[in-house]
Amino acid sequence: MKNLRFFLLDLGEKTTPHGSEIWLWGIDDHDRNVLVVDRSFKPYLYAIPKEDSPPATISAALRSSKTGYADALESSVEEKKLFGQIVKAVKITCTSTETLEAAAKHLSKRGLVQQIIGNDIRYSSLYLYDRGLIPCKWHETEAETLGTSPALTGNAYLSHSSPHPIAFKGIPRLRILAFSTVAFAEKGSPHASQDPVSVISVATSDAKVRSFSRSNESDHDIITDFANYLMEFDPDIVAGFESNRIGWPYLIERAQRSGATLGISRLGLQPHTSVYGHVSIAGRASLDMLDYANELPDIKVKTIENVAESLGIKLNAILPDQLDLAKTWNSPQDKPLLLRGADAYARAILETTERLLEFGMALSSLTCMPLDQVATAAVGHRVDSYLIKEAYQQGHLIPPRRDQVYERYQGAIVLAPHAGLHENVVALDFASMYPNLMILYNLSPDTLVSPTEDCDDSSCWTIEGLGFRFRKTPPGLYRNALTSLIAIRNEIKKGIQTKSLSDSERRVLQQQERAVKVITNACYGYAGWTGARWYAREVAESAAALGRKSITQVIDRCKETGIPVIYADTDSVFVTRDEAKVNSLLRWVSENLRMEIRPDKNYRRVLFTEAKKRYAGLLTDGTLDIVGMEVVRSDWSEIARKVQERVIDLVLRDGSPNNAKIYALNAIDQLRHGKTTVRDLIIWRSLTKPIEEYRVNAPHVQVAKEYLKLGRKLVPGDKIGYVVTKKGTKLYDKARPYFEVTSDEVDTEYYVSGQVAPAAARILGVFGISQDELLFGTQRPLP
DNA sequence: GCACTGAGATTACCC
DNA sequence: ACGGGTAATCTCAGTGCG
Repeated sequence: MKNLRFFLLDLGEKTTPHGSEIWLWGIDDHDRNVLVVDRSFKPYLYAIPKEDSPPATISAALRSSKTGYADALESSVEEKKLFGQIVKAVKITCTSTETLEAAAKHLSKRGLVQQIIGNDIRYSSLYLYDRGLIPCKWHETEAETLGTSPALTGNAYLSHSSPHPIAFKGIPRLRILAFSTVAFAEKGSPHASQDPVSVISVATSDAKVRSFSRSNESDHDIITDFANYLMEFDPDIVAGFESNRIGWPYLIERAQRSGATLGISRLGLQPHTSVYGHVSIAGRASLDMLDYANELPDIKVKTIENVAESLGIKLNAILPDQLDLAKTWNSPQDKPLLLRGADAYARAILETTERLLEFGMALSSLTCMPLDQVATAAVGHRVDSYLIKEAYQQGHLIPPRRDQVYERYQGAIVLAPHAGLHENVVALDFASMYPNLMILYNLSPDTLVSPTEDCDDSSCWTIEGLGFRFRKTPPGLYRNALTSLIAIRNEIKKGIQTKSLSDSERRVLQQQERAVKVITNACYGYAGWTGARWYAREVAESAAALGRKSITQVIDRCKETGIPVIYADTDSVFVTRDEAKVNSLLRWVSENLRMEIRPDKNYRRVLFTEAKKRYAGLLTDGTLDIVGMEVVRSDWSEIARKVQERVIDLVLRDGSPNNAKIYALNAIDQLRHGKTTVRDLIIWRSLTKPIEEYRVNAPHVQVAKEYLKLGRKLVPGDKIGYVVTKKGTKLYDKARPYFEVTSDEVDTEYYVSGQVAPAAARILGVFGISQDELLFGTQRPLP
């Protein structure tokens, strides 16, 4: 018997002769990996009896039944909250998930229950919520050594009661393994059914890089070597790029076809696809860095090269294009490039993992989702999990997901901007507008008063214009959840202020703050999402209506006090900077709106066109702030974006368009003379659905069909890169895959009149300089 | 047959 | 597979003209 401390990394469930039990994987305080088995927690669900059947009949029905669930351990009646109602629920606990499932079926079939609650939550998740364990945090428990079995790596313990979290900070030393694979076909994309894996490169946190390269037609040996190498290194974290969708499924199928074994989990099992489409490896956290890249919206085309570049990670080699891999492999001279490329990718994935892990762990702890799941899970599911955890603590039942009817509702206000160049402007922002409104008006599905119910103004908020009413007390689920999120964030902020922090401690806190912010800001959208367990359109609609009212009041107050309003969107107002007037406005807001509005960005100059949601400013710190313009849009060519950025820069710094116009004319001239690389002309667009579902023949769709003809695999979400050539009339005829276009085929005139000129004219138009003037202008560029 | 027009499709952005 | 609001481009069918 010993007191065991461990950092919770992964967990699973297993049915053994002891019934269902929880397996916790972690790192102890001596950096050893441990398995802690908890047999003290059994799966359960709640049955809500029909009004005419007393709870006792449910217990009786279970006891009298002959099959399967005779082992129902207990059933007890509890009072629980469900959408603001108090319901009597029968808690049914079984020794195993299988018998619980059978018991649920039995009850449904007998027609004794109104609703069964909790059978759409996995046993292992239920365990975390119920017992209060926190992934990626330290725990403590009394445990005894469990006999090691050959299938287990590491030290196994049996805990005598459920472990509990302790206030022990820090992240243990984790063993990380990153891998990158190369597979190719003679033509097009490789298919696991026929094309072997040729290279597997592995980079580990002990700074070693190792590659395995196929020496014959079979990949049996390299998969085996990879698996052995992995088992020997025994990583806590295994990272890849696109590994959920491609890397692992491919390796798994290849292993199966070549007869190799890929039993790389800490139970000696193969990786498998699990919830949210993530690939799980028992006992290890399997992470896909593509999921993390999706948290970085500035990266438009999600490749490992781009992710590495944006994080400042140097790649000392890159792999050839997919379609050129076979050629490279078959050339003795070029073949080493594949190894070097794969090595470089594995290294980059390792470094990416090291950089982004803290955020993942922060998100994991906050939402109570295991590290490997949280990265892959969509925002809605993360909020879902966070709310489940909160709801548990407040005695709510967890409503099952249901099919909800989608109803559109009115959202935020966006003002038409005053077009032109403005000096000394400050953007004022409401601090967490929607979360605060949800807290202030107690907006929640469980506080929503039904239309038939009586409720006077002293006990209810009535939302102007909508008529929805919300009880002022008790606090609803959203108010509690958001209040606690805001409290956590303030606590973290305080921590960050601490002078004595080390860099790494500060970084951890910053990532925690980021995680809290993500979840806080997602709650409003979650409330209006039909997939949410706590979906309530009335809640989201009310928050939006209150938001409109708040921003309108600020705008009106500005007008009354003589502050020019240049633009406003949702929760921000752009006004001319007048220290005294603005300060008095801020005071007025905090005194009258029960909310805070804060100066956010300060502009020396800011330019608005007629369009909403698009502007460009020069901040007082000298940097450019470009919003919504072509510069920040991935579906415009690099050349158009570069020229527009320079035009913006010149206009804002000069305060006049003269130099910018000369520059633009010059840039167009250069382009017309072919002084541009094809690289700068690629236009990237996403495929959002399968090709055959497109109803109009857009350029990127046509090009995608060419990709397919070349044998490339495409799935929704893939980015199609194309360049417009001279051949053809319609744009979709002229567009060709970017990798097949040579510079002499480029339709330069399209890029002039369809890309660069419009992008430049968008800015210069504010000063009366038209696109035609740029296209046919008589003014010659400077010598 | 051709230029023009407006509706619809499509995507990526803002907050 | 978190919400609504928005700009912009291109296709495509319909229309008027000659």
